[in-house]
Amino acid sequence: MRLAELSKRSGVSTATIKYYLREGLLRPGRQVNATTAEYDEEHLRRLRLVRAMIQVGRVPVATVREVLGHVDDDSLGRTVRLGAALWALPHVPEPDTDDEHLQAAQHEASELLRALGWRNAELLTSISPAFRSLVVAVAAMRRLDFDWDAELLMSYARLMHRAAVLDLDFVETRETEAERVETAVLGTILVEPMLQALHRLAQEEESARRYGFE
Amino acid sequence: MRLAELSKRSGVSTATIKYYLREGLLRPGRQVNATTAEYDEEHLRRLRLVRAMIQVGRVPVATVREVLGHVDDDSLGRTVRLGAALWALPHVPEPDTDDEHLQAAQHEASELLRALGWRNAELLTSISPAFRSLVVAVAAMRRLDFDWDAELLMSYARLMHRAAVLDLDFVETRETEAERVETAVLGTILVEPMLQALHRLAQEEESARRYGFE
DNA sequence: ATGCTTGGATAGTCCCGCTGACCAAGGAGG
DNA sequence: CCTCCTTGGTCAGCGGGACTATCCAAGCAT
Repeated sequence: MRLAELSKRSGVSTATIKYYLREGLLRPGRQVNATTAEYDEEHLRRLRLVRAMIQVGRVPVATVREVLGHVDDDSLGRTVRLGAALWALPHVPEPDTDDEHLQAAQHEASELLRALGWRNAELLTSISPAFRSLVVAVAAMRRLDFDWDAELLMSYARLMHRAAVLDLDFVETRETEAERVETAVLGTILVEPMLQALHRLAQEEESARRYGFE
Repeated sequence: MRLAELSKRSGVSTATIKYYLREGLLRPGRQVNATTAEYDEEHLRRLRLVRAMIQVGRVPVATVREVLGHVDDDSLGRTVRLGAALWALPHVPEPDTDDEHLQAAQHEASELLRALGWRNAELLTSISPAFRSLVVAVAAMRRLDFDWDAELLMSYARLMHRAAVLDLDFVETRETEAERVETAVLGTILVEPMLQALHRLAQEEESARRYGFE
């Protein structure tokens, strides 16, 4: 199929597809002659994937390139590939102030992982972007006098762990290794907005249950 | 306290505070004379709240103004105020194509809510932004051949419902009505990044448990 | 009186995700 | 063969968002 058809079938304008090609998010098509290139189903799928990451997952274009680079790099082992891809995802900006709230949150988060018995507690603590995001979020809450106890935080963590188990169970249903890596990354990127939407719907529901529409 | 001190104690530059004042995210200080304005602890708290929404919650400035407007509007009842604030939060962009995947996802999401016995199933279905976000996410996954069954989606939904119960339980520990509304909104905005961070950490953990660092 | 600080206004900067205008190289119809 | 339309590629520009640097006049401190 040619560019125009790729555009039609994906719902993405040709100008935007050209932009993605330029940015390296899409591999160039098979060059038939100087003015014609041929694209296949694989290109279409990749394009849909890119769109989903950008529009649903709100991942910046540069990050999509990076993540896909890791996913495609079959010189690496599975865990490393997956880890590299996930670590490239956007996270909260580096905190500009290193105040006592931040340090307390750091301590609190480490304690949490330890109490949960998560193995990465020691390994990844200060390097994982996800850990840093957690610390920043907890610090922000503490600054605003959200004085919940450690037990509440742990309950949230256990819920998300169960979600992660569901994620990985689904990944294992995939046939090939390449599919599994792709599913794992996509799973993270697309499951998160889905969980967020479900969370808000659940809040609406639970709020209506408790208080009606008073 | 004057602007310079507000800046120092919050870690936000005076230029940025002036910008927030201009944008109506912060109420002007008490004007002492033509060149001096006085700010209090309430301003500081509000500023921290704004920062948390923008930096941790990634909420656009215009949306922060809107959300805070609803939170402050005590002419409304609690549920309405909260609902209005939550509905103002950013969500996925309106889908440009109305293809069969989208319609199937819409049907699937409605079925899910019905099966869960959530009351808002009929009421809010086609209007709630959260519902639309869910539909868009599910449609994107279907387009990419994520062929999971309805049971998996329901499991995720049940997990998020339990998270929502925790949220609202915490909100009820607050003393005043104003605090409760604020906590509910802030809870949604700050809990979500926290859940996301926990989700990724849990994935790292579970992945390491299953596959080590092969 | 002098010089420094303060709050307020204005215009400019940087990044990001496109998008429109243009261009040379085909291929199709006469 | 010539003309004309389409195709893929290049490049500059746009519009939105979040600041930020500069300027200014009014005060206060010495």
